[in-house]
Amino acid sequence: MNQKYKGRVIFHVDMNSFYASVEAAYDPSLLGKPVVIAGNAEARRGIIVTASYEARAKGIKAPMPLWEALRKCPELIVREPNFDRYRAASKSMFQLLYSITPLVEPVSIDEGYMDVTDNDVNIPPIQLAKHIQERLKLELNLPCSIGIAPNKFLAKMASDMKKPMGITVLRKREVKEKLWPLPSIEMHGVGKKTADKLSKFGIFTIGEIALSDPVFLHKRLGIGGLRIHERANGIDERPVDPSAVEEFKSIGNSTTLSKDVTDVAELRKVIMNLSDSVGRRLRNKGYYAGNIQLTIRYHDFHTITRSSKLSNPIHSHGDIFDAAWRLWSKYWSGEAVRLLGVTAMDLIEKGHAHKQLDLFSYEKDEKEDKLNHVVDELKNKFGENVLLKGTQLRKSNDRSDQLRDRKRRGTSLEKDFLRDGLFKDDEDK
DNA sequence: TCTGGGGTCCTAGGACCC
DNA sequence: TCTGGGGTCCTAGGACCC
Repeated sequence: MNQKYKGRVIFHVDMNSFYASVEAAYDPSLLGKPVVIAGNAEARRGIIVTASYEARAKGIKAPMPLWEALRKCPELIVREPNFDRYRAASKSMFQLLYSITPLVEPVSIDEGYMDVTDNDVNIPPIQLAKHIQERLKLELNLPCSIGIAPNKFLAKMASDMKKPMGITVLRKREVKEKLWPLPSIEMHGVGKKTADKLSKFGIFTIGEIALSDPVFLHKRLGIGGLRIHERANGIDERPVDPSAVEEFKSIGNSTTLSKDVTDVAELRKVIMNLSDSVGRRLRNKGYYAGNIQLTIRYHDFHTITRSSKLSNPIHSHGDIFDAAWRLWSKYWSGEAVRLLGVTAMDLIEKGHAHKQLDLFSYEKDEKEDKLNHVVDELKNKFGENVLLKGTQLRKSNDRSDQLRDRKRRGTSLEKDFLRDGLFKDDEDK
């Protein structure tokens, strides 16, 4: 039979409790124990980011608050997230997938799609999936589940059906039997809000979505209503797009403060730090921002976002801070703040942006570029969170944590240069 | 004694223009 | 003298995902 009549063969590779598994790969003593990865542990404001299967057995799952998890399981092992480690593991994992086919689309740090319709290896899909799963386990010590289906949506749903270390085939003709009985909230793309709305319409299962009138769903849920109707019927034409991973639409950083804060000087420093790190990430990726957004979450969790278009694209920490600070000065209500965020939007690639800069900005930019370059090198070398005098995020009240951080980052002449050099301009303003 | 941090996509209203 | 209709841009918020 001709290949094209057989349709596509799509894999969804989903790493099992990825962060916890990476930690266990580094520290085998964690294997078989209830482990969670949770941030902001010392302030008790953390949530569970990832729970090992042993922890899940005790009723612990993301995104449960840490205190609640500890109440359920006092012997729980809590680890702070180590993102550099997870990024490295993720890179190895995707390299392994790329060795099978270039048609890999990473979706997040721990999952991706593969189009293996025309794989060179020329072995049956289930054998190929087993091969990938075994190699990930043997070479990287990381468990995964793989879904095999004729499109991305079904592959995604399939990988969820058997965890950990599952391989599940979901054929189109099996949709009715395997997918339709599931509650609508189980469907990728349907969250709590939509599930609640659907239940008010008398729709409770994926099958009932599939059999609903698409015009009705469109009217009530917008374009998303049409989409879930198609998907529930097993239809999804989206290609596996390997280039999607490189295109950023926004780059932002935010931080929840260890306590609610009203002190403007302190909040200003936080905004400065966020601007600094957003700027550095922007420059590392070769982008300029045409729009800066400030996020303020107040003590009562009420959250506002304020943004403004810029006349010239920017990427220096100083310009980003200026834009964010203008928004802050204009819109802060005066209430205690829980979280602050700075996001660069309307991203423009480097070569493109310069055409849009006028001469003055261009010269100013070149000067800042030189300093920024030095700073970037140092930060790349010493890590994202190099301490800047008086500007570090107060994420930790624990003295031993601070000492440990200092030890890890090292004290150095370079750092002194950083302190003196980086924020000189800002202090003048 | 609550709710992280990184994103994407969609919608809706107002301004503005023709 | 009482009010069209369409299109685009900008902004804010919300839903969802991992």
